[in-house]
Amino acid sequence: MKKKTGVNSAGGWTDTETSAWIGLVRAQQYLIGAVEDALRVKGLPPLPWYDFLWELDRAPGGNLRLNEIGRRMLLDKYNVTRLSQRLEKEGLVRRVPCAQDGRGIFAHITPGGRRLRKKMWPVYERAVKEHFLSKFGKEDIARLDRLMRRIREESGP
Amino acid sequence: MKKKTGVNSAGGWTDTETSAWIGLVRAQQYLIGAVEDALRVKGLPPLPWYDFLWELDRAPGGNLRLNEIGRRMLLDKYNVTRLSQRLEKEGLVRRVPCAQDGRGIFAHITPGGRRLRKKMWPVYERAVKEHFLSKFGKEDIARLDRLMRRIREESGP
DNA sequence: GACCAAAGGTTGCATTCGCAACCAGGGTGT
DNA sequence: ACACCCTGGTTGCGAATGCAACCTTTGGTC
Repeated sequence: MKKKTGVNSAGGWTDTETSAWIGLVRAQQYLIGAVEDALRVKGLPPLPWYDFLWELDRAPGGNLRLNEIGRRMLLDKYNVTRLSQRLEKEGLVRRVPCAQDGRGIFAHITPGGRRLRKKMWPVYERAVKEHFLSKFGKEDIARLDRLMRRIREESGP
Repeated sequence: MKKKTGVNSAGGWTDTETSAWIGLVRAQQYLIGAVEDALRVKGLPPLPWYDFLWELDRAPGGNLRLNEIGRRMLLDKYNVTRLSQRLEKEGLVRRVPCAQDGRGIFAHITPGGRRLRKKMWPVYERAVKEHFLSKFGKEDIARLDRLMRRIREESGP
């Protein structure tokens, strides 16, 4: 008897579609959790701090507009405001008004900010290697990269 | 000149590895955001509510132990406690102590809970179809499913 | 140059989350 | 029976998040 991929109890989707969707969501949830755990165990700040500092650290001049950071990190603007305020309070970042655009604010990474990022990196790297990269070969990583890329592409004409 | 995949500024990873990792994280962030937006626009409860109800709705008897739900949804136990309490307050779920194990609590879906899940489903489905499934063919979905599956497999010996 | 819509940021308030401490029930060994 | 540790679940409190309302600046448009 031929095994047929049926419509499952979720309604309207094939088993594989459901499984892929759930799998994607859970996988990422699991991975983020693993990384956050690793950071917390080492007494380091949470992931968004790292992300924020990383964007600045690699940006030319070590600074970016808040809205640009929000765009890259997929954060709402109020979240960017507050995250940047927290980081500033810790001396990892300076917030300076933008001369060209009276509305804009630049976030500027400080030496301390760069130091912290460097300190967090090995922990972050180790966690991602262990839970993610180590499970795949070069081929798979490339394939996965292509697949993920497609998700955020425009769909319409 | 041969194009070589170099080590990027993040240190120690190839560009593809970095890109795949970031891509995975952002993709899922984007997708969850899209689904939550769709639900909110329709005035429906957030995603975890759906997830919780879905697990119960498809479980035989419409009930599960709290710890089992936590295992499936990848939630910490205090989160399960509170989510179940919120749902109970809305009459979507009943929490009943377990007779066999004096520590255990069952979450029992109510008719209202089943109704709400059914009402949320089309919105949820539409969002996932539009932002995720529609970007891929059968082949890709199957591939993605296999890849995601591997992430949560045991790594050690 | 006056009006208006949109963009960039901020903030108050309510909800949710994260952590650690806690309590009660079960299982095991003596 | 007792001591012990583990599991399942709850809770207080501080931190982060989501939402909506708000302010200022900018960039048209007439």
